[in-house]
Amino acid sequence: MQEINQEILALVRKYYPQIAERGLQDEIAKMGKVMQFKAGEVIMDFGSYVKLVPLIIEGSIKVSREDEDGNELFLYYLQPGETCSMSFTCCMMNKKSEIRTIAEEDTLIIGIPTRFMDEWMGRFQSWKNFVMTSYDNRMLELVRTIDSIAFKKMDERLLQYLERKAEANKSRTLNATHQEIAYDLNASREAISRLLKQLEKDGLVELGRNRIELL
Amino acid sequence: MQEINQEILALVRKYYPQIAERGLQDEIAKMGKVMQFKAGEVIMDFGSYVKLVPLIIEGSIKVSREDEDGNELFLYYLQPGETCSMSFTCCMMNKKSEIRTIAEEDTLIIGIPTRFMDEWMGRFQSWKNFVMTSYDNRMLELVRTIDSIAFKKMDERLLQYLERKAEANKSRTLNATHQEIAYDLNASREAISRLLKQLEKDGLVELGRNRIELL
DNA sequence: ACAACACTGTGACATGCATCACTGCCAGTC
DNA sequence: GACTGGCAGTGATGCATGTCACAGTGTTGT
Repeated sequence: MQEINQEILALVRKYYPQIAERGLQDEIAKMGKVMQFKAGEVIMDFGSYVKLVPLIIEGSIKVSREDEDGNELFLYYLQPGETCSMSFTCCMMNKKSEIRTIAEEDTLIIGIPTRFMDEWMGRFQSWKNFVMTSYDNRMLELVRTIDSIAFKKMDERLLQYLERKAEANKSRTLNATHQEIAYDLNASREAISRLLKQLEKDGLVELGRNRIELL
Repeated sequence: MQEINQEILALVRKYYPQIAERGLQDEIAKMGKVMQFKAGEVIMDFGSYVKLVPLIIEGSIKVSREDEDGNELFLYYLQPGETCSMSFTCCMMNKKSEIRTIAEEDTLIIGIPTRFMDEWMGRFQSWKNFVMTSYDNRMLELVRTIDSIAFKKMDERLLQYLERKAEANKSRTLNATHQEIAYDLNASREAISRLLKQLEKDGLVELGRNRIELL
């Protein structure tokens, strides 16, 4: 019988009020593993096998997609209180990951080994709801991502991207190069540079080397 | 106590081998409603409330997205043996639909009233798996849709679209105007016309009025 | 202090697609 | 058989963005 990890128990109670069942909390505290990632660290790469489901505690995680030719596209951020729906069935069906996840900031997660996913779904109502809600939220995010790629022009996409990044980093001063942003939006660096310049002219941002300040 | 509808029972057994639990089949046969839609009929529109989850039996359903300005974008087709993941939580949380579904062909579905969704998840292992698998498949489809919008040019997207449509209609002769295709791909009619012409020159399709033949 | 490098700015040009304007063509209706 | 409306083809033009080339400027390491 495994021990209940008091640290995890406290974290789950604090950050996951939606999974409040006592027995479930205990299970998580027994079986979960606390894991830390430094900002920029690749947590899970495209094509790798997923062995655990992450509950995000602190920090944030950037999720992106890459195609065969190495083109990249930012999808969304995962924040504390959320989990990666992509892992669920990837795990359960032992499939390769379709996405890449990178720690946006220094990030703390609780990793739940795959095998409990399914078991808990049957035993704990709140876990089932949590999983279903996560799926739904991610689907919505994906649809919104589609909206912006399909219907919006680069300037709007850029602004939206900056806002989301600011939210994920809890700071309106962003540290990023134009090239990095260009990769995330699958655009060219020059286009991003020019658009940022325009945003600066319009008084929406302030630019510095490696720094973008949202006003 | 409701009657077991033998017609539904037979349909479920035939088209949904993955939900083979006897008790579940009986439940579906008791609670499900057979519904028919003519090709082109709008099954559920953007913004409407979802009251049941559809199990597709025959035909196929086109799922698309629309933004505030009326721009449209085709997402994917639902085929026999599949269901609409978007409905799940839409139902369960009583949210408005984010998508529009239209019968691509004459289509037969079994509608499951919302309230059973959740109950069956707890009672029937195979229903739970079915729901989870559906979510996962839809997420994958969405990601693939994102891939093609983000990384591909219109000619590739068009070809892919035609192939998918042919599959959904089980026919390599498609009946569609250039304008309709243009709406689905969020492109202009002229662009589609020119690209189709090019595909014809390349010997990939044959064009007629209201007709596209895939070679 | 200097070299080397990473980041940013900018002009010239190419390309894909949208938009506009118009023509021609086919099909059904009177 | 002529009119009408929906569909398809096509040229001209414009705009957003990609691509290439290069210059300028800040940063870092020795």
